[in-house]
Amino acid sequence: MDPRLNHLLAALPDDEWAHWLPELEPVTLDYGQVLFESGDKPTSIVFPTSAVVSLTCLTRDGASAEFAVVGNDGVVGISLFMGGDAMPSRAVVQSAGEGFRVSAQVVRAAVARHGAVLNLLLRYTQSLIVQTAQTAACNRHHSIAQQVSRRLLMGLDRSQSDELTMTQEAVANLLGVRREGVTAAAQKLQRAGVIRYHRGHIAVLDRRQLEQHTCECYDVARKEYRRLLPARQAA
Amino acid sequence: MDPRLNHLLAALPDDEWAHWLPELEPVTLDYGQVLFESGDKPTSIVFPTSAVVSLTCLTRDGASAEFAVVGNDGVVGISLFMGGDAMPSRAVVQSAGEGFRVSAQVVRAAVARHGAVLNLLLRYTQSLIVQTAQTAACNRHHSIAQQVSRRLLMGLDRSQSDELTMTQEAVANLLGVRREGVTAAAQKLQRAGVIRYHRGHIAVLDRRQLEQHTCECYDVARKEYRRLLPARQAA
DNA sequence: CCCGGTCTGTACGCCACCGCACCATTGGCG
DNA sequence: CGCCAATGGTGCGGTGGCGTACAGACCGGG
Repeated sequence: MDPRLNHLLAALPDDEWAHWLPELEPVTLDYGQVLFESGDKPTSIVFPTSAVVSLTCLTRDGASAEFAVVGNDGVVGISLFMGGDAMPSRAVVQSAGEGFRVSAQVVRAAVARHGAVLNLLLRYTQSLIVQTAQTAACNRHHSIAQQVSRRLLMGLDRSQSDELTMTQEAVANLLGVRREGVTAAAQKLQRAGVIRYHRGHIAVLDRRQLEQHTCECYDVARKEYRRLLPARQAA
Repeated sequence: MDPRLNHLLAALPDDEWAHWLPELEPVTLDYGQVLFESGDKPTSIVFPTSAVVSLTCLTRDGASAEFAVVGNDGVVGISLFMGGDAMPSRAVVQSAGEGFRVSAQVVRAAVARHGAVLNLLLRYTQSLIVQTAQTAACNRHHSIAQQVSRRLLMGLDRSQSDELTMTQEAVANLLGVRREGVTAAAQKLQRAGVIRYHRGHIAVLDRRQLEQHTCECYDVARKEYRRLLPARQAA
C-alpha cells in the first residue's frame, strides 16, 4: 500500500522522503485493536492509510466518549513530538485497515533535521485541537441525529468507499449514547433515503443530504483541517 | 506585578529570561474583553498572571461552550507557535486581572534560539488538549452539579483567593446550560456548606468537599498538567 | 438445515434538563 | 434617598435521552 495515501506522509518535504521511506513499517490494524492505552508512552507513531482510529476518553464509571477521529488525514501518537510522552486517552482502531508505523527515533531525528517536519505535525495537531473543541460543543448542544450524521461523515472522509463497516452499537459507544438512540437516528436517515444500513454495514446514498442533517461541527473541523493542511485535501 | 506569577514564564530557562524580560508588556484584562475572536490571527500571545481567560466554541445558533480555561498556568494564543495562525474559537476574559503580552516576533525569535522554549510551550499545549478532550467527555456524561463544581475548582486554581467573582448566569453561559440549572446546583452546594454566594460572588468554604461533588474530569486535567509541567505547580 | 449469537426494532416509565414566564431582592447610581 | 438594572428564586409543561426488557431478523458455523 502506498504510504502517500496518508496526507501527512504525502506532505513531507521531498528531501525528507528518502530518509523516511526505508523506515516506514507497514502495519495491519484490526478492528478493536488498541494502539495506545491511556497512560502509555508511545515508542512509535502510526500513520493510517486505510484504517480509521478513534481517540477516546474514559470516565470513571466505564462510559467513554470519542473526542477525535484519525484516518489517512493524520497521525496517532502526537504526544511523542509534543514532548509529554503519555496521554490519558485511548487510541482504538475503529475501522480495520492498513497504516505505517514509524519509530520514535526516526521521528525525533527528522524533527531535529528539518524544521518543516515539526511544523507539519504541529499544524495537524492544531486541527486536532479544533476537532476536539468542536466535539465538546457538539456534545453539549446537538441532537443524537446530528451527531450520528456528523460521525458518519467523518468516517466517510477517511474511508475509500461510500460504505462504512460499523454497527449501530459501535456508533453509540463512540458518541457515548444509547444504542436505541442511534437506531432512531439511523431509521430517520434511512427513511429519508440518505443512508441504507444492514447488520453492521452503512451505505451512504446521498452525501449532500447527510451534510444537511448534521450540525456545523462537521464543517468547522473539516474547514480548519483544509486551511491548516492544504497540500492534499480530504475528499 | 511579577511576571513569574505565570507558571510558563517562570519555567523559562534562565538564559532565556534576560531576552524576555524587557519584552514583556504588562496588560490589564477586563471582564468580557475578547483577546482573540474566532478566526483572528494573533500578532502576540498573552500570559495571564491574575486574570482568567475562557476559550470557547460558538455554535451557529448563538450558543457557546467553553472548552478550556487559561490562567496563570498557561498562555493564550497557542496558534502562534503551532503554526496555524488563526483558531476558530474565541478567547474571552472571564475574570479580570493582569497579564503580560509578548509579540509574535519575540516568541518566534525565542523559539528559534532555544529549543527548550518550544518544548515548554508544546507540553503546555498537550495539557490543553487533555483538558479539552476531558471537557468533551464531561459535557456528554456528567450532571450540571458536577460540572459547576468542576468549573469552580478550575477557577479557584487560577485565582489567588478563595472567592470567585462570577454570576450564576456567567457560569451557565460557560457551561452552555440554563441559568436555572446552575442556580439549583449552587443551592445544593450552599446547603451542604461547600460554598456561599451572593450577587456575583462565590466564596468556597470547603474545597475538599467541593472536590467530592465534582467528576473525575477535574482531576484528570489537573494531574496531567502537573505531570507535564512539574516545575511550578498550580495551587 | 438448524442453531446460536449478533444486530436491529420497539415499548414503557423515568428523569434531567430545557424554555418560558414571573417575581423578589439587592446593590449601585443619579 | 429612591429608582433601576442586575441577580437569583420558583413554578410549569415539554422533551430528549436514559435504563430496562424483550422480540424479531439475520448470518455463519456445525
